[in-house]
Parts: sequence; C-alpha cells; structure tokens
Amino acid sequence: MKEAEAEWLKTYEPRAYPPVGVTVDLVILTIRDKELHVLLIERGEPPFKGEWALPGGFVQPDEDLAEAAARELKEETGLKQTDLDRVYLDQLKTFGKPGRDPRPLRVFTVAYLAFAPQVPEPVAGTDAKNAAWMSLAATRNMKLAFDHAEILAEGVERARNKLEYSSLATSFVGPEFTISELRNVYEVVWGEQLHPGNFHRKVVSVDGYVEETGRTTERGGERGGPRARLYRWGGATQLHPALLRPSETT
Amino acid sequence: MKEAEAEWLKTYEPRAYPPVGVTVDLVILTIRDKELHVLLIERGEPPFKGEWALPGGFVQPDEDLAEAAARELKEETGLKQTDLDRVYLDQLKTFGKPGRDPRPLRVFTVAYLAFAPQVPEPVAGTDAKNAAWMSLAATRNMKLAFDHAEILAEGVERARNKLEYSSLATSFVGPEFTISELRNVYEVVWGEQLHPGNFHRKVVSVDGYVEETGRTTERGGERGGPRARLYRWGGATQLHPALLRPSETT
DNA sequence: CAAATAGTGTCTATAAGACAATATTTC
DNA sequence: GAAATATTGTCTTATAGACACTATTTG
Repeated sequence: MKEAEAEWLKTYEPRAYPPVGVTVDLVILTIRDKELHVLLIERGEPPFKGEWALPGGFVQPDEDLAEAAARELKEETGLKQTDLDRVYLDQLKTFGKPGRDPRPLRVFTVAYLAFAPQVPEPVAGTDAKNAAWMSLAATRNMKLAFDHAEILAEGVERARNKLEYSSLATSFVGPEFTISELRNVYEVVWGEQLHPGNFHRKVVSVDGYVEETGRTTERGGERGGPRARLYRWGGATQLHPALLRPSETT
Repeated sequence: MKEAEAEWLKTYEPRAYPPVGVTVDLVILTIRDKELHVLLIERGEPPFKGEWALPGGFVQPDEDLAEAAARELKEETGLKQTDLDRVYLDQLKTFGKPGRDPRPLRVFTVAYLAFAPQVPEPVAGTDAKNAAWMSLAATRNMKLAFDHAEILAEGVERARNKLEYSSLATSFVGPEFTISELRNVYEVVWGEQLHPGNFHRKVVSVDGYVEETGRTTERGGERGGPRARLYRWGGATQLHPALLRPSETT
C-alpha cells in the first residue's frame, strides 16, 4: 500500500484541477466615540481598485489559516505586540460563491473576526493603501468590494452573540476598565441601553468575569459623578450565567 | 478604471499561484442505540486508501460551498428527499494546516456539520467505497485519515453547544416524537442523565419548541409505563430560555 | 448648587433543580 | 402484582429586571 501511494503521487497532475485560491479576510471591530467601527482598506490594485474592502490577502504556502489571519491583523492595524496579545481573533466563516471574485481564479475566503481595544493612532497602512476605521453606520451607505458587506454583517452578528456567553467584551477596552466602560461596549455592540445598576451588580457577581484592581479612576465623569473603581479581566472565558440581550429575551 | 481592470485581467496568470484545492468534509451525526454515531467512509483511493475518513470531496467549479455540502450529504447518506429536508446542515469550520493532505496540492477543507434522524438503512455508498455509522466510542480507538479526528471533535463540541440554545435536538428524531425521545437526544449528546420530570416541564414550557399532535404512542415503554404523548417541532429555532447543560452550570 | 454618575438596597416575577406523587402500562 | 415510565405538583433557591436611594464628583 505504501508503494501504491508513492506510485500515485508520481502520476498526480496538479493542473488537472481548475485553479482556485484561498485568502483570509478580517472583520476587525473596535469602539470609537460610542460607535462600533470596522477597519477598511481602500484597494490600490484591481479588482475593485479604489473601492473599500476588508483587510486580507492570500494565505502563503507555509502558513496555517490562523497564522495568515494573525499576520494580516498585525500588518493592517499596526498594533504593538502588547496590544496584539489582548486582541481576540477567531475564525468566522468561509465564503466561496462562484464569481465572488471577478478574477479568472476562483477565490475562497476564510473570514476571521477580531476585537481590538481602542487604538489612539488613526491606523497605519503598510503600503500605499489607505486604511480607516469606519463606523458601521457609515458602511451601510457604502458599497464594499467583493461580498465583504455580507462578511461584515456576519461578523457583527457573531460579535453580538459572543458578548452574551463570553468575556470578550473586555477585548474592546483597555487592560484596566470601569464597569461603565464595559457597559458601554455592550450598549454599542447591541445597540441598546442597559440599566446601569443592574448591569453593575450582574458583572461583578459573575464568577471570574472581572476582578478589582483596588484603584479608581483619577477623575469622575465629564459631567460629574464619583470616581469609578478600576477592574481587570478575571480570567473566565465563558460567562455563567450568561449576560443575555434584553431584546432577545422577550 | 474599467479599462484598467480589463487590461489587468488579460495579463493575469493563474499558474503564478501555487496550486491549492478546496474540499468540503461532513461530520454527519445521528443517534443509534442510545449512542452518538458519525458517518465514516473507507477510502477506496489514495491518499489514506483503506483508512476511514469523513465523507467529502472537492468543491466543483460551479458550486457554492453549501451546495457542495448538500450534494455530498445526499450522495453519502442515501437519504430520501423527505428526510433530507429535515436534516440540519451548517458550516462548522475550515481547516488548512500545511501538510494536512499529503498530495502535492495544498488542500483546504470547509467542514460542515449535519444532524440526521434515525435512518433504518445501514447506509448506501454510491460507489465501491464502504460506508458505516460508527459510534463515537469506536472512533476514539481508530486513526482517522487526514486531520479528520480533529474535525470530528470540533463537530461534536459544536453539537453539544447547539442543543443548548437551539431546537436542533429535534433534527435527531422523527417528525413526531415523545418528550422521552427528545430527552434521550440530550442525554446521548451531552453524555449525562437528565431529570425526566424537570426536563419534561422545561421543554413544554419553552415557547415554540414543541407542540402537541393530540395523539400518543401505540404502546407504552418496553418495560412498562403509560403511552407517551406525541409532539412535533413547534417552529422556534432559538430557545428562550435556553436549555443549559447541568455540568456547565456549576 | 445642580446635574450626572457609581454603587447598593429592595422587591417581584421567573426559572432551575430537588423531590414527591399519581396514573398507566408491560411482562 | 411488580416494575417502569409519563406527567404533574410542590417547595427552595438563584436570577433578572424594575425602581429607589445614597454618596461622590464636576462645572
């Protein structure tokens, strides 16, 4: 049997298969000015030259999918390693409808979803391409390249669900955060107001979600209010019990 | 710009890319004799000739991924269309580690997860290949082809989670079922006993999960007990509130 | 001081889980 | 009749959400 496989390998002809390509595309979400934003790239090359698209590119021959996604994340966001360590990055879904890429090569794309903390820099593009954080509201009036509008919608939907059962809301804030900042993540991603008092009690009661640092913010809120206690992530990945969306419960 | 893209298309050279291939592989789960089973195929061709693998194959040029998965499901299970309509089939995850396929073609596989109702036939293979429902316990002592053991584990894990928040347990039973049969699905997939009384009340209380047919089984249980009422799926896809695994709640 | 916000207290409705009870049915 | 099972009842505890209250801080 070993000989049979070796024999078969010799006669194998790669070009018998119609050519296909595999890319990774990233839905990188962050929160800026109390709005959900996504990182978009203005394409410098055809196809869709000049249009906005999700960052991404071909998977290199020696790379696993997750490696390719991590590489793209690093290249496109220009985040420092310390920040990158705290970024959530996980596979979202794969898209491969014939014709989704106009090139004479059928391209499948494995979409990844990432949650980034607030980044001060407006985003550094690696090459001549233009990169920008776009608010989700803004993207709804744009036509994105390829099927990226569909991928983006899928990513946002996944993000909304992730917040319920996981502690990933902490990926959107800094290493130390107040309960209000965490609540803001939920409110922005879910697009609904939460009850501050109940949210506060809930978060601190879920085992392992957050732990106190023992310190507080330097100042109160912009328009008044006491200083808030600072928390850090408590190590739990899954929330028990979950933090369910109010609008889904009905 | 239109001219620029047309120009670029002409100069484009597909063979500049190293050759890659894309397959779909299916984790098809069903319940037989109070055990979770998966459909496996004994490979008739290299690579891994003679070893057991998940059913699957190359995505055809004109096919979308979901279409390819549905085609493979139909071909490999030999299920009738009426049964196929009730099978759950959804994308699981994509795998593409370099070297996962020994051929001189890099193969990415998009794994799909399917839940099938009890099928009387032992499974009809389309060609010379041997196909069989294997219990999960049995697969743990086997070496599966490619990285299919990893894919299978991922599928089982996803199945366990799906039961909590969705009504997909009904995909494992016939169009009409008793609460006990449904409970059996949960017990087998989760691998733990559930309280019959509490489970019963819970299931009938979740809005839209099941609805009564007004009829009962013809006979009681094998070893006694009254006839059970027959239910059908009530139309809800998400469960509110969810049916959480006892062992996860602690 | 007025307004805003952090954090806590309290009460109610709902849900989960333990346990028991009753009615049917099979061998 | 004995054992098994479907279904319902009851009680306790945990949780979610509504609402109110106090303390602290900013302009």
